[in-house]
Amino acid sequence: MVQDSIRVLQAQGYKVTKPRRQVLEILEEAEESLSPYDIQRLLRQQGKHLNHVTIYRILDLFCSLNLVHRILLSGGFVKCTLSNKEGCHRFMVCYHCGATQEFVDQQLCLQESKSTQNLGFHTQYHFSESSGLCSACYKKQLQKQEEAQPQSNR
Amino acid sequence: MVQDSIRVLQAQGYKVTKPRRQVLEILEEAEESLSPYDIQRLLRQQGKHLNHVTIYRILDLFCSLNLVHRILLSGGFVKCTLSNKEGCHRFMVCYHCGATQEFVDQQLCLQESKSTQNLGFHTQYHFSESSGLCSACYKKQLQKQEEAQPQSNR
DNA sequence: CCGTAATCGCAACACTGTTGCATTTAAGCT
DNA sequence: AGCTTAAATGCAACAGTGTTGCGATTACGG
Repeated sequence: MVQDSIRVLQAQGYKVTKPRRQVLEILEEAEESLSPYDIQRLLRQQGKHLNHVTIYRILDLFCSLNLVHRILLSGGFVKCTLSNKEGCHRFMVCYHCGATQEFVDQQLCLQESKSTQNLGFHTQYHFSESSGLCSACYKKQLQKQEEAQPQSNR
Repeated sequence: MVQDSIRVLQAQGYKVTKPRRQVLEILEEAEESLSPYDIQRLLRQQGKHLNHVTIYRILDLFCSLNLVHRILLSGGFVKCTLSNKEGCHRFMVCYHCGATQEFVDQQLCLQESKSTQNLGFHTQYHFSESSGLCSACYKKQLQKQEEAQPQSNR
């Protein structure tokens, strides 16, 4: 919820401004990650104009507060959906529709830390993203394949 | 070895050109990931001039052949050190000196696939980078801390 | 050594991200 | 509600990153 993020801003002594609300709302609605310029475009379509510098600065702030994460595979940003759950926040990204889903897995974190430790590394943070098909796009693809080769026996 | 990469190029029907050799050599020597412009700068210091477009195209080709990987945390490129080992190639990146180390961990891959599958996702590949301190930088940091508070009892 | 397809260089451009400074605004205080 | 002011935004200008088209060059097989 946007409201939760606003409370975090207030609690940390940051002002709740119109641009910040607008960016939060846009990210809240989005299914896929959005670049700063995507956000600007979407807002413009609603008649709201923000300077791209402002959007960059807002995203920097939100990331530093963990209200938003950057997806490395796409370079875009998504609203965090897990509040402050333990462990690093991981992402699945559908390479067909772009949809993202966030999750944590403490087991994975532990195992990952162990792996890197064995190699003499003192890990601070894991970045983990999986690229694949979301269930919806997977089904669509199966259907298309069947249509392409009906009753095929190969 | 550069020679191995050259054999891959030949085997796939790509020409072995001077620019391609030069980029391979630069990446072979580097400890950290290099951006296309880093590569251009380093080559220029050796009196070798490559157009940045050429470097981009060479890196694209090398990535498609898995001779080189892109590090998303830094946006730079590194030469693959594992040839064609099974499983996704993971990276540790030292946030102090920038050194990278590549590794694979089939256990991790399996567990990761299971995790995402449970969430309805059909994963194609994992992308995984860990940020932390390499053993050398970790030791350096410990020393610094001791110098800063000698015989401290806190 | 020659012919040619692959590769490279160049120019121009599009996108992404940053800095400094003047202007505006949120929010606390009467 | 109006006043104050530190925080935030807008603007302009710029730096870095990545792409496209096309003519010139080059690796490599014959």
